[in-house]
Amino acid sequence: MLFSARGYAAVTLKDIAGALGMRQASLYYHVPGGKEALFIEVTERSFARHRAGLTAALTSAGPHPRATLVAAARWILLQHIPDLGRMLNSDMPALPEAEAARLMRLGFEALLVPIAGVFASLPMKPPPKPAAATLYAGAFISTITSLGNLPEVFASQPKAAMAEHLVDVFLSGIAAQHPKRGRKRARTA
Amino acid sequence: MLFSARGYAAVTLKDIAGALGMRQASLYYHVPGGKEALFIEVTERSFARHRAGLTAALTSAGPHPRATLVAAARWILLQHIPDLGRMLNSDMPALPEAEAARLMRLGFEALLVPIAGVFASLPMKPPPKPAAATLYAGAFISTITSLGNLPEVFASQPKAAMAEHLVDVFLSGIAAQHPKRGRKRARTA
DNA sequence: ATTATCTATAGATCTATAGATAATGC
DNA sequence: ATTATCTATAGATCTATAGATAATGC
Repeated sequence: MLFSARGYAAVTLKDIAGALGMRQASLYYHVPGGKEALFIEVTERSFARHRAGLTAALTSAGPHPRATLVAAARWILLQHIPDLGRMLNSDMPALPEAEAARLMRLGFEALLVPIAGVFASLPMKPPPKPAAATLYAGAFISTITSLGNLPEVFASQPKAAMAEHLVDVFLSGIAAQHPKRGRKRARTA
Repeated sequence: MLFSARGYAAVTLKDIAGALGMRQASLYYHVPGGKEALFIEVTERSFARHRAGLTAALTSAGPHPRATLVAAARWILLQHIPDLGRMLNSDMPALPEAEAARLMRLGFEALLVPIAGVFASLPMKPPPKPAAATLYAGAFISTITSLGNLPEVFASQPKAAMAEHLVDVFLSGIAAQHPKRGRKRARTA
């Protein structure tokens, strides 16, 4: 969507109406609440779609963590995932505080929670704690999302291959941090 | 800066003037070119500062890759690093194409190139190729930057500790992908 | 009669320009 | 005389409202 790609302030109602093949004023028939209500409505729906799509991608990938994360990465590359940090700093200040908090929570639950679940159930003893799993999920999402933003020009390989490589880096890196399963910590200093 | 935090369109000249303690029109004395010239000027300078600051942080950390990356991560957490992907999609379309390309190249050279250099000279045989090193650098920067955007509320530990943990994940994960040095690839599927 | 659009426009806000004002440096 | 601000305002753009118009469904 235009909002998630360029941000709340940078998109005008005329842009949106143009993309839908109508005039700016006609939007008010569908969303009487105006730009703010439109943004909230559209963001809510897109998070709901993202939550459904992501969990579907995760479960359809089978039980192996690597396959699950590769599926998640592929799915992220195909979507226009909003950058939650960007939204928080750049879009949310324009909204009433309660709405902003609600939207950010929806985004958190749609994207971070499902992927944190994957990391939290990695087959290692002990499995990563919730805080660590959330950290990994945030790192994973921001990494793959930024890979998706990369113009194709810079990509030396297909993005899907790069994403897969990064999944391997994450998985073996995480395994190495969890003593029971990793061989040795990569302490160089 | 306001621009890098909220984006070109979301910041008005009144905002900027207010932050500087002057009136909107007074900005035109310092930057006759107006908002666009101001954005370009400010972005150039901030990239130049970032390049200097980042390379200083990298070299002052000593020769060990881990210490170097930890220093880079600490430095990133203290700065307001602009998200290059966001800038590309959200701010650049408002600028003349040539200026946009030039600015993005400056950003690339200020942030990605120095960190890619660190990854490219990791002590493994063969060392990561330039394409892989750039991929790692992008992943590293976006990860640490998004950690910096995280509100303190969500942080279960100090961000510097989380960043350090992520550095270890990256380093051991990358080592594991390079056969001569890593023990075994984490192929699960 | 309802639905989905349109044109026209008011009011707010934003960028940019013109010209006035006050302080400093010769 | 130059420097750095200010007030005032023109012109452009954006959001939102009012009322007209055309198509469809009873």
